[in-house]
Amino acid sequence: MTKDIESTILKAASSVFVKDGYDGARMNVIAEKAGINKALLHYYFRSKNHLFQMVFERLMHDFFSSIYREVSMDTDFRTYLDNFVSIYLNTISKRPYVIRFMIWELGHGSGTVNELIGRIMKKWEIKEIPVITAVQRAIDRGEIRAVDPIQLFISLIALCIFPFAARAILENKVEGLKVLSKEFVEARKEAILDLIWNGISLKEDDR
Amino acid sequence: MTKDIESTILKAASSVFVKDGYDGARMNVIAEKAGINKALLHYYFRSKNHLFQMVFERLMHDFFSSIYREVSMDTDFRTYLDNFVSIYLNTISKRPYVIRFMIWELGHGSGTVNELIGRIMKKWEIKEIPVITAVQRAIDRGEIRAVDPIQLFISLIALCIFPFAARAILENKVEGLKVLSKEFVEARKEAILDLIWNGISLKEDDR
DNA sequence: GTTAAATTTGACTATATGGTTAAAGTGAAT
DNA sequence: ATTCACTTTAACCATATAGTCAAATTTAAC
Repeated sequence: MTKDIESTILKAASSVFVKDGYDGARMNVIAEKAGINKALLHYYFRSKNHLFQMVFERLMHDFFSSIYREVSMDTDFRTYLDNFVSIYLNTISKRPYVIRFMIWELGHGSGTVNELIGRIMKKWEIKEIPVITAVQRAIDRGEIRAVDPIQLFISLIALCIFPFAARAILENKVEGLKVLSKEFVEARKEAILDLIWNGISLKEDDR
Repeated sequence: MTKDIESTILKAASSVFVKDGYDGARMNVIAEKAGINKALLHYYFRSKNHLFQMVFERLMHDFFSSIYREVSMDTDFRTYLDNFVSIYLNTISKRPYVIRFMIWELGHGSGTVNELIGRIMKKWEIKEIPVITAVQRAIDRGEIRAVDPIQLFISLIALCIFPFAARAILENKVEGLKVLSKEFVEARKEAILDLIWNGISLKEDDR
C-alpha cells in the first residue's frame, strides 16, 4: 500500500537525516534502510531536498505538538511549571537526537531552511509563546517575583533542553553521567524546579 | 612564509567548517577563501579529514582556554559565580557559531570524532571540572544551599550557552530578540545570576 | 650565478552521488 | 483475457568533489 511505503520511507529518512544532517545523508543509505530501491525514493519524493522538507516538517510538527499539548493554564503557576518541565523533559528525552538536529539545521541560515521555518512556524501557529503569557500572569497575580518573562522563558527551555543537546560533551566530561537514563531525567526535573523556585541562597531555616 | 599561509588556511577552513560542518564543507571553497589553489590545501594538510582535525582541535583549544582562564577560586562563591557567568557569556557571545558547530560535530558519535574528543580532553586536561569543586566547597562552607553540584553545573552552562546555540530558533520565536547584541548579553548575565541566587519565589519584602 | 630545495599551480583522475529512464511487473476493472 | 494505471527495478547519466601529479616558479644556500 502506498501509504505504508511512504511512511516507511519517511521513518528511514528521518533517522538518517537526524543523525547525519542534510549534507551527510545519502539517498542510497535511506533507500537501503527503507528496504527499497533508490529510484523509488525519487518516485515517491521528487528529490533529496523535497524528502528532507517532508521529514523536517514532520519532525517539527511531532516535536511541537508533543510539547504544546494541554498544559492547562487554569492552575496556579507552581502546578503549571511542574507540568511544563515534566512535559518538556519527557518529550525531549524520548527524542534526544532531534534537538541536536534542529539546532544544526535551523542554524544554517540558508534561505531555503529559513523559509521552511517560517512556513512551519506559521502552520503550527507558534503564537505568543504560552509560557511567556503564563509567566506574565503569574507576576500580575503576585504568585512570583517580577522577573523578565522572556529571560525566564529562555532559562526554562535552556535548563530542559541543553543536557540533551550537549549530551555528548556532558557525558564525556562528567564521569558516569547517563543523560538518557530515567534516573537522570527525574533528578533533572527536581533540580530544575528547585533551582527555578529557590535559587541557591540559604533558606531561613538553614541559617 | 609557511607559518603565515598555514594560519591563513586554518582561518579560512575554520569559518567554512564551523558554518557548514564537515559534510557540508567543500575543499575548493576553503581554498578560494584562503586565496590559494586547491592543491595547496593537500600540500599543507594531507586531506580534508586531517585539515578538519587541525581546525577542530584549534577551536576547542581556543574555546576552552578562553573559558578556563583565571576564574580565581580564592573568593566568596558569589564573586566566583559573577566571574564565571561573565566569562562564559563573553567568550560565547564572541563565538556564537562555534557552539552550534561543537554540538553538531561532537554529537556525531563516529569513532573518529570520539577519539578526537578523547585526545583533546586529555590534552587540555579537562579535569574534575572546576565549577563542580567550587560548588562543593561553597556548600561545605555554608555559602549556599546543599544542591547537587553536577546538576548546578549543568544548569549553569545551560543558562549561559543555550541562547547562543539555539539562537536561530529563539530569534524566530521571540519578535525582535537580538541574542548577539550587547544589551541582550548584559541582560542575560543579570537574569542568570538573579535566577541562580533567588529563584522566582516572592521575596519577604514583596509580601 | 648556479644549484637544490621548497612552494605553487593547472590539468587531470577516480569515485561517489543525486537523479533519470525505459522497460518490466502487478493488480484491479471491464 | 485485455486494458490500463500504478509500482518497481536495473542500468545509466551528469556532475561534483576529494585527491594526485608533473611541471613551473620562487626562495635560499653556496
